[in-house]
Amino acid sequence: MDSTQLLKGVLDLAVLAVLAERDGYGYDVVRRLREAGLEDVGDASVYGTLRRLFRAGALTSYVVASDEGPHRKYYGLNDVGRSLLDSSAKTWRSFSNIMNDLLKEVPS
Amino acid sequence: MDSTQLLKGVLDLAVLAVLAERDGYGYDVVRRLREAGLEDVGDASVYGTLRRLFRAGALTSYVVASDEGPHRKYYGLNDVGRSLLDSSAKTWRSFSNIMNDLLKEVPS
DNA sequence: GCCACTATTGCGCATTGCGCAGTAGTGTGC
DNA sequence: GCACACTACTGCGCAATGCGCAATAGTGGC
Repeated sequence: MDSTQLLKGVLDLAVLAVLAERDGYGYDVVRRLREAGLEDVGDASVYGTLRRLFRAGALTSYVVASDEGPHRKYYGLNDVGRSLLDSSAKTWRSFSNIMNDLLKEVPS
Repeated sequence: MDSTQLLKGVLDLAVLAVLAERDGYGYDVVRRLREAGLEDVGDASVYGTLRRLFRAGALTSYVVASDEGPHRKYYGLNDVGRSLLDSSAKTWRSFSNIMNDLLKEVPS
């Protein structure tokens, strides 16, 4: 199974969860997701997700100059984003319970 | 969040898990998945998945006449399918752990 | 000056689930 | 006998989304 396909529909949730902890810019979010265990996320996917969530009105955005490179475009959750995170987390949990139940006969 | 997108990449696993329990034909697999909680799976998705898995060599297939309607094309796991199920289940479990960990700060 | 690292954007592709239409067999009610 | 519902499968085209790759650009070390 390709973990790429597993990410579909979950990357939004993962990005929201990371941003809930603390605001972040694209490059940083990629790093934090990889540290969390999603080692194979492509940077383009994350940037795309951030732009999509922003366009959907779930994120705030502000640019900050950096001492160690180009400017950084920070993103943070607003109310829409927080409630999206909550409802998506619910959907995920229920979905993952269904799957784990389906797999209960499959040995680890 | 759309549960449709969550299914991406997981439907294969769900179908394999259902078939591991017992052989089944398309219509039947749809029913069993819906009973398991995946209420929104489209029938076309399941038929497509079965064909894809069969083409990939993970399933056996045999046609059985039926008393209550058209013939039924049964599918069952072969060795390839079983090992695909095992490895996919592993991937899923590790992935779902990562997500649950990311979401540990998000209240239920 | 060249290279590595940081940081973002845009383009086109591949995968895959879905809606919908079509085909077809069986049994029920009128 | 005919419309209808349920069973059962196939094919077509669409939409969403993650990815690879190239391009652009700033900073600092050698």
